[in-house]
Amino acid sequence: MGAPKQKWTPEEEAALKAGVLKHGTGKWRTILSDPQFSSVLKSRSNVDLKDKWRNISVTALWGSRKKAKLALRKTLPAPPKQDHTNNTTSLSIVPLANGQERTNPTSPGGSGAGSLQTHASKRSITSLDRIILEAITNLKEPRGSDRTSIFMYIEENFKTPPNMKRNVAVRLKHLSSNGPLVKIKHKYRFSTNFTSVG
Amino acid sequence: MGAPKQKWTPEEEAALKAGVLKHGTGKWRTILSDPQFSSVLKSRSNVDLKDKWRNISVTALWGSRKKAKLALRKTLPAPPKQDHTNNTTSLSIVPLANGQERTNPTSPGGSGAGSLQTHASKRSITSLDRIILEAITNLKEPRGSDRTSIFMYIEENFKTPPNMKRNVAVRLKHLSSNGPLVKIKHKYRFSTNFTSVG
DNA sequence: CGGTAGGGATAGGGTTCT
DNA sequence: TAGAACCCTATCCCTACC
Repeated sequence: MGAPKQKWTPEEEAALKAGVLKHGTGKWRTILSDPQFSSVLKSRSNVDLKDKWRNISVTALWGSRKKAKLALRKTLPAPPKQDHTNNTTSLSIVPLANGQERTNPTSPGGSGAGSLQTHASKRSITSLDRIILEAITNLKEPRGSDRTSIFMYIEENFKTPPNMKRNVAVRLKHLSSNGPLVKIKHKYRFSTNFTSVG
Repeated sequence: MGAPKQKWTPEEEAALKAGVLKHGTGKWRTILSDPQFSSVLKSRSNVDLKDKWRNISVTALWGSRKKAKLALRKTLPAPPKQDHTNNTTSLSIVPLANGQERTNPTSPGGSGAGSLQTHASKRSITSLDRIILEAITNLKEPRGSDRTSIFMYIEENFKTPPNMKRNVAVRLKHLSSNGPLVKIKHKYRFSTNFTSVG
């Protein structure tokens, strides 16, 4: 039993990401020796960096899937008024019907690529905003989520038009200046993150 | 669709306790592989062992500190926020190195895993020390544990001789003056607590 | 030996069932 | 509501291979 468990702080994680950007993956000892990161990561070993990077990669790839589970679970809690603490904006929302996002093979009627009626073309702006908020909520990143994560979440969970990223970027700007989102800038972060406020 | 909840039998629980005595906590796979216990625990996974041990410990903790905990919660409605960075207790250290803590393989002949023949009369001092450290570790009390909690933990988890308390008290004194334990005096506490240090 | 990649085990937080 | 059993996965450990 070494240390009970040393959770990675957002600072450390940011430093690791920045380190990988600078030196590349697999250069754990190099990152650790870089004075730019050594102070933040002083309590980590090269192996720790490797493990953490693996974990980050895995969760990034996976991205959504857990959303499906969350959605399923949200449908059960009956007590409607349950609004504990400061759940900022929309409490969980189910974007796609549970069953539907499954590959939904055997789509009767055959090919019709159009069978996926969930085209964003049908969504209004406010709907996009809602999706953004949902993404941030479900991504559950303690420090908020950056654009890329938000994009990926939406891509994985919705049928998106080619200009989705641009639209999302626009809405993010709007939501963080007039709306319920907040930008988070961090010393070692290369990108701005967004989180929701109450 | 999960398993129909397999309740732990007294035999399994006894085997688990004996396994922890022999190999220490956190050695779940080792315990499971030990032919002395594997037959009894063959339907359990290492994770099951870990979970069961946790339940046992929690029960012991509640048995000993229930009132204090409740009192604390009433007084401090706000739960402690995350305290990463320098977790005081987290750096807890391996009191006895994994490798050497291995008790002498001369496990008392009792073959049946179900028998807890672990009467302290046969235990060496170091073994008692290990149990004390284990108690403190598993009690997980953020400010260390006092004598009474330690006594109760041991009583609930091990077969003990009548003079256990005295022996434990003696060992606590020793461990905190020459060993890996530290006494903690708290402003509003009546008794001295003990915790382990690196 | 020092370092990295992978596989596997453990620790803790959550969830489900009773 | 609580307790026991079980699940999820971040973190940590071990080993093979340079």
